[in-house]
Amino acid sequence: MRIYLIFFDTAFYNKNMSESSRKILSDHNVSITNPRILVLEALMESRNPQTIDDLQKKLQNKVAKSTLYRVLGDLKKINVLHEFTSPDNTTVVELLLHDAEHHHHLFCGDCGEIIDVGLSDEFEKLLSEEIKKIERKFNFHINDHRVEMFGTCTDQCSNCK
Amino acid sequence: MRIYLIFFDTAFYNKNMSESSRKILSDHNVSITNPRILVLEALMESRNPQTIDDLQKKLQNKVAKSTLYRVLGDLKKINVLHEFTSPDNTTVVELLLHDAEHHHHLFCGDCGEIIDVGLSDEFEKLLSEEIKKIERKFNFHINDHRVEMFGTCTDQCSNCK
DNA sequence: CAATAAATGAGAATAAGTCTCATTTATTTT
DNA sequence: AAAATAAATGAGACTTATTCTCATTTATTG
Repeated sequence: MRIYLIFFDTAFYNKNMSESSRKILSDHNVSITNPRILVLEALMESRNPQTIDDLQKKLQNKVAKSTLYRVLGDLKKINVLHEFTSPDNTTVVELLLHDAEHHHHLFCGDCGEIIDVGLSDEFEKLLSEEIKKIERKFNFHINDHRVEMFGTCTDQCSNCK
Repeated sequence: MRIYLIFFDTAFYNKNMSESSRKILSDHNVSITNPRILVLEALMESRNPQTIDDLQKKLQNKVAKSTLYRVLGDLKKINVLHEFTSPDNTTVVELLLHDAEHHHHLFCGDCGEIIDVGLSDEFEKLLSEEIKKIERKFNFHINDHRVEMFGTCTDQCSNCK
């Protein structure tokens, strides 16, 4: 029998997240403040979309409610945050980092989990063409689109407890 | 010069709408009440999605606010109403009648208009296949999907004033 | 048509999100 | 580096959409 000791250096990770948070802010000419760093860190903690409530729990009164909403507004303004509404009408938020690929969402009606989903390039290309048709037909300028999928995860789904 | 007299028989249309409202309710074993008929009629008045506010204006205090919400809930329960949220976070509602085809939505960021959009059968077929892949990959059972398109209508758009 | 069950109206209660303003923190200037 | 200026924050009041409560009215059933 072998015993492994694994050193999980939280400080290192925290420092990393703090660093990238600062970078995001300075890259967008937004002043670097503690609440903004804390909110960004909380957002980085999970890579799938989170509810405001999730964030508040993670922040544990370290950031006032009004500040949380203000900071989320700031992040939306500099286009690093995407806000949308889940089918049960909850506001949900996710970080859009430079390397974040275009993606869509899969909603579980049972556990409420929201999962980021990429569709094939081939399909996205077809969708773009379809959208061009719609632009012509309705005399619209379309700058964004979203495919939402609704269902239930099976027992095996890693997202359900 | 010719003068045409067009008789627009509102009563006829109203009766028709009232009739179909009653039919919707009886078809779903839901008791036929005045508020329910009035709400269904208001919903039928426009074929694009409407906000709760739109409905309240049309109903002009003929239905109490609490009743309006309750009736909308009832209609959702029997699957004749679809509720969703527009990008500016307003709840929007639309009737799904037997003959309503599967469709998607186009949102104008300028005037707030929401337009029903059908995509080609060919495209929908491809989307279904793409969704099957996602089901396998994430071990999900997907029962619905939605494509949302965001943009702005140009000056010529009939939906902008 | 009476009895029973269900739906409604009015307004109180809740909850998400916004606003205000005195205080704190960041940035700029010297 | 300290002072001056500008911006951000916290606490809680406020707003608004939605839900809830309960006494009254309306539908449905026998």
